[in-house]
Amino acid sequence: MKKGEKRKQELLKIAYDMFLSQGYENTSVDEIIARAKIAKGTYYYYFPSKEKMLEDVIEMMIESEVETAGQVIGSDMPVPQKIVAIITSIKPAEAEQPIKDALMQPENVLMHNKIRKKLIEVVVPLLSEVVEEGINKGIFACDNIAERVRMLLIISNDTFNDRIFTESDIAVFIDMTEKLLGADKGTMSFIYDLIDKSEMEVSK
Amino acid sequence: MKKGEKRKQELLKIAYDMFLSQGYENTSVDEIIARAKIAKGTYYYYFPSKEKMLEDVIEMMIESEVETAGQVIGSDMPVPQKIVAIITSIKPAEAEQPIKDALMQPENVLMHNKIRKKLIEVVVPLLSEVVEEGINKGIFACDNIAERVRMLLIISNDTFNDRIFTESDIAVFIDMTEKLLGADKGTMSFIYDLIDKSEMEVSK
DNA sequence: CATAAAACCGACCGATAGTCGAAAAGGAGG
DNA sequence: CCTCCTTTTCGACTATCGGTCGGTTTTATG
Repeated sequence: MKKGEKRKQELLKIAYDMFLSQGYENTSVDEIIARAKIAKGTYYYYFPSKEKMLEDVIEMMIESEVETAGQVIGSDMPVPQKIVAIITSIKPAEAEQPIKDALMQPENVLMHNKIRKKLIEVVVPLLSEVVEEGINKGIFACDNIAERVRMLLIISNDTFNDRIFTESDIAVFIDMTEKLLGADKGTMSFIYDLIDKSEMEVSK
Repeated sequence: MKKGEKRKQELLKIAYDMFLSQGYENTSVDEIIARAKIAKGTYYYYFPSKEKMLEDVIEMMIESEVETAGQVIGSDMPVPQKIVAIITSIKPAEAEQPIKDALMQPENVLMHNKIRKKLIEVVVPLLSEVVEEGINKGIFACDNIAERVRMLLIISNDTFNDRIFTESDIAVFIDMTEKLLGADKGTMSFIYDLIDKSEMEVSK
C-alpha cells in the first residue's frame, strides 16, 4: 500500500505516458488501472473522473514549461530572442517526436485543446512581461500588450504546432510579429535561421 | 418507406438541429433514431458511424456559408467591408444564440474543431480573392496573401468566436488587420461600429 | 489492543456506438 | 398475380466504457 500522494503521482505518470502514446480518448480507465495494478475503486479514490485526471496531467506538463520560461525571462538574452525562446519552450516541439505526433492526431482534440487553452492562459502574462521590457528598451512600441501577445501565441501555435508550414508562413509570421509589437523591420528576422529546415514543407 | 437520398437528408436535418441545440457529444444515436422514428439498423444503413454523420452535417453547414460568401464577393460592397462580411458570415455568429452557446460549450470540442478546420480550408481561397481585389484597387499592399488571410481567420476565430472579447481586443484586431494586409490606418476601423456591444465584456 | 481513518477492492450499473441476420417493401418481368 | 432480386427497415444483441458502492484491509494513533 502506498502513501496517498505518491500513488497519485504514480498514476499521473502512467496516464501521462499512455495519453501521449495512444491518445486520451483511446486510453480507457481499465487500461490505466491494469497497468498500475490497482482496482477501479482505487482509481476513483484518487480522481473524481477521467477528465479531471487529464486536467491534472496537463497541469503537470505545463509546470515544467513555465519553469523554463521563467529562466528565459531572468536571463540576459536580447529581448526578441527571449520572445522566441519562450514561444518555442511553450510548445511541445522540444519534446520527443512521438509526443508531437500524438497531439497532432485528430482523435486527441480534447487534450490538444485543453493544453492549448491552459498554456495560453499561463504564458500570456509571462510573455507580456518580456514585451514590456522590450518597450522600455525602445525595441518595441505598442499598447494593449496582453491582447497582442495572445494573438502572437495563437498564431504561432497554429503555424508551427498544428500543421506543416512553409517558408512563406515563416516570412509572414516574422512580418506580423514585428508589426504587432511595433518593432523595426528586421528585428525578428533571426527567427528564420532558427527553423529546423527538415520540419518544413518544400515551398512552391 | 422512403427513398434513400431523401431519408438521408431528413436524418441529416434532424442531426443538425440536435447537434446544435444539445451538442454533438450529448446527442446519442438512440435519440436521433427516436426522433426520426427509425430503427438502429436503418441509421447504420445510411451512416457508417456517428462521426461520419457529423462530417456530413458539417459539410451541409459549410455549403450554405460558402454560398453567402460567394454573394458577398460578387456584390459591389467596398473591399474592406467585403472582408468583414465574409469573416462574419463564416462564423455561426449570425445563427441564433443557442447555437453559439452550443459551440462554446467545452464538450463540443470535436464538432467545434472540425468546423473550424474545414471552414478555414474552404474560406482562405475565397478571402484571398477579395484581398487580391483590394490590392488591385490600391487599398491593400502585401505578398503571401493566402498565409496572411489564414492568420486573419485564425485570429478572428479566436477573438470573436471562442471567447468573450473586450474593446481592447477589437482595437488590436483592427490594427493587426490593417498592418497584416498593408492598409492605411483607419481603413478597417468601421469594424468597431459593427460590433454588437452587448456581446462584449466590460473593458477595464 | 481498540478504534478510527485512509487506502483499496471488484462486482455491478447504465449508457452508448456499433453489428447482424432476418423480415418487409418495392420494382421489374413474365 | 407470381417470382425473383434489390433496397430498405427492423430490433435484439454485443462490447466497451466511465463511474458507483458496500465492504474489506491496511495504517496510524493513543
